Amino acid sequence: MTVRTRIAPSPTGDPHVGTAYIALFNLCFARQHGGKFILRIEDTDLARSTRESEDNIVASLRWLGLHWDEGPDIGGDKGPYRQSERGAIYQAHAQMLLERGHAFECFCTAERLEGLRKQQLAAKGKLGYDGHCIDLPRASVAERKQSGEPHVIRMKVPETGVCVIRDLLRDPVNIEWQQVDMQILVKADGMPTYHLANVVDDHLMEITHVLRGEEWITSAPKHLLLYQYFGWEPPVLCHLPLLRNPDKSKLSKRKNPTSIGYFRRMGFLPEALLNYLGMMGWTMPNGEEKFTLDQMAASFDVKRVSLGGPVFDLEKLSWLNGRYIREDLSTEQLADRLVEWAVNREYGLPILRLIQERVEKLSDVLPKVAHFFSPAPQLTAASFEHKKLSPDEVQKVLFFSSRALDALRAWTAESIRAELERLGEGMGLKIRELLFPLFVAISGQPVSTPLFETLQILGADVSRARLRQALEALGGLSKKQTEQLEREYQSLGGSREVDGSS
RNA sequence: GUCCCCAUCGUCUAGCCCGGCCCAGGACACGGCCCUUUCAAGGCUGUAACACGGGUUCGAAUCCCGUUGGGGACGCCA
Repeated sequence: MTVRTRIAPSPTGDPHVGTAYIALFNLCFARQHGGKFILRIEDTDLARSTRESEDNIVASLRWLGLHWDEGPDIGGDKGPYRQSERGAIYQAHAQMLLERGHAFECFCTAERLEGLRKQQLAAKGKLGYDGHCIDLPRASVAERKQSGEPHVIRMKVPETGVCVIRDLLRDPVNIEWQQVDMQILVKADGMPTYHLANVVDDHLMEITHVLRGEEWITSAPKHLLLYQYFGWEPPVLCHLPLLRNPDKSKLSKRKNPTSIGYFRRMGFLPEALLNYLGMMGWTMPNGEEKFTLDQMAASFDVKRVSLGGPVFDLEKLSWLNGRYIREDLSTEQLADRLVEWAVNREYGLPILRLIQERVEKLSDVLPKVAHFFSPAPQLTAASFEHKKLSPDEVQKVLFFSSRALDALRAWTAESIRAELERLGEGMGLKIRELLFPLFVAISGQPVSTPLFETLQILGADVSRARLRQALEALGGLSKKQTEQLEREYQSLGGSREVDGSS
C-alpha cells in the first residue's frame, strides 16, 4: 500500500498548516497499515515552482517532525514538472486519450469562454464548457494546429449517468456526469493541469490510497474517469474535513495566520503544533488530548475522523503548547529550545545587522529588537495618533498595505519597498507618512528597525497578523467598511484577492 | 445560480455505524473557591450543546424524510 500527499508550493515557500494537517493524517494512515507514505511537492505553474520554495517546504515539514518515504523515480527525475522528461510523459498520455477519443483539442479563446460564462451566469444555470470544439473535423484540427493556433486538450465526459465515488468516510458520494465539466488536461503552453498530472503520477507511482482535503470531492469524478479512460485501477479515496477560520470559512491567510513559519516564529513547539493538528477532527480512543506523532500513528483509525470542519483555535493551541513547555521540558532543555529559537544565526544575524549601528551598550539590544521575538504589541487608537494623518487615513494605509503585500510574489525587502512606494504614490502620501502606521503596527512604536527589512525578517504571515491586529486595535472594520475600502483599493489599481492554498 | 459535503456546549470533541447505561461526558475559554508574598501553574467547582419539524419505535443525540443553517466546488490554480 502506498499513500500520498501532494503539495503545491506557495509563492513564499512557507507551507500552510492545512498542508501539514493532511500530511499528518496520510502519514498516520500509512503507518497504521504498514504502507509507504509519499509526499510530492510540485506545481505545473512554472512561475511558482522554484527549487528554493520546494526546499523551504521540506524544511518546514521536517521541522514539524513529519517524515515520508522516497517515491519511485518517474521519468528519470525526482523533481517537478519543469524537467523535460516528465513533460513528455504527460504529452504521451494526453495523446493516448486523444487517440482513443476520450479527449479533444479545443481552440476556444479566453474571450469566448468569458462570454459563455457571463451568459451562463445570467441564465442562472450551471457553469462549464459547452462542448463547442468537441466535434471539430480531424482535418480542420490538424490544419489549425499546423498553423500554430493556440489550443488546449479537454477530456470528454459522459452525457448521462452518475459517478459513484467510494470514499472511506462518506461513501458513497453520487455526482451526475452532467455536473462534471470537460476539464482542460493540457494547457496551451503544453503543461498538464493538476487533474491529468495527478492521475498519471499517482498511477506511475503505484499510489493505492489518497487522503486529501474535502475541496477535492467535486473533482473526484474527473479523476476517476481518467483512470477509467486509461484502464487503470483507481486509488481508494478519502476526503478529510477542511480546517476553518473562526467564521467557519476555509482557513485562509487573509483572516488568520496559517503558515507553519508563523507558528514557528511565534514560539510554538513543533510537537505541540503537530499534536494540535492531530486533534482537529480526530481523537485518541482513550480521549487523551496530548499525544505524540508515534502515539497517534499507533492508534490511528481513519474512521475516527469527524466530518465537521474544525475551527483552528489559537487559544487551545497556546494552552497545549504551554503544557509541552511545562510538562515535557527540563529547564535546561527549555534554555536550549529558546536559544535555538531566538539567537540562532539564521534568524538572529540579520536582526543584529539592523541594530548594530544603533546601539551603544549590549543592554540596548534587547529592547530594540523586542518586536522580533514577542507577540503583537498592545496597541490602542492613541498609538496611531499622527499630526498629519487622520485616523481614517491610518486605517486606510493599514488596509491598503496589507492588501498590497498580499499580492507580493517574493517576500523580500526590495519587493516590499517597491510595492509600498507604489502604494504611497497611488495614495498621494509621502513614504514617511505611509510608513508611520506600519511602524506602529509592526513594532508598537513610530520609530524602529528599518521597516522593509523588518517585514522581510518577520515573514509574510507575522507581518500580516500584525497589520490585522493593528486594524482591530483601531476598532476593526465592518463588512461594509471593508467592501468600501476594497473598492477604493481596486480603483487604485490594486490586484484582486488571491489566497494560496494547497 | 447549479451540484456536493456537513450539523452535539462560544470552540475542539466523546457518544451515533450496532437505538435504552445520556434530563449528554471530557478539554479550551469564561466565572467562583482553595493553594499562594505577586503572577502563573495546580486542585475543586459553576455557566454552557444534541439546529428545527415530521416520521419509525415501548423507547432516538443515535435510524429515515423534509426544512433551515454552515461550508466547499464550479480556473489554461492546486
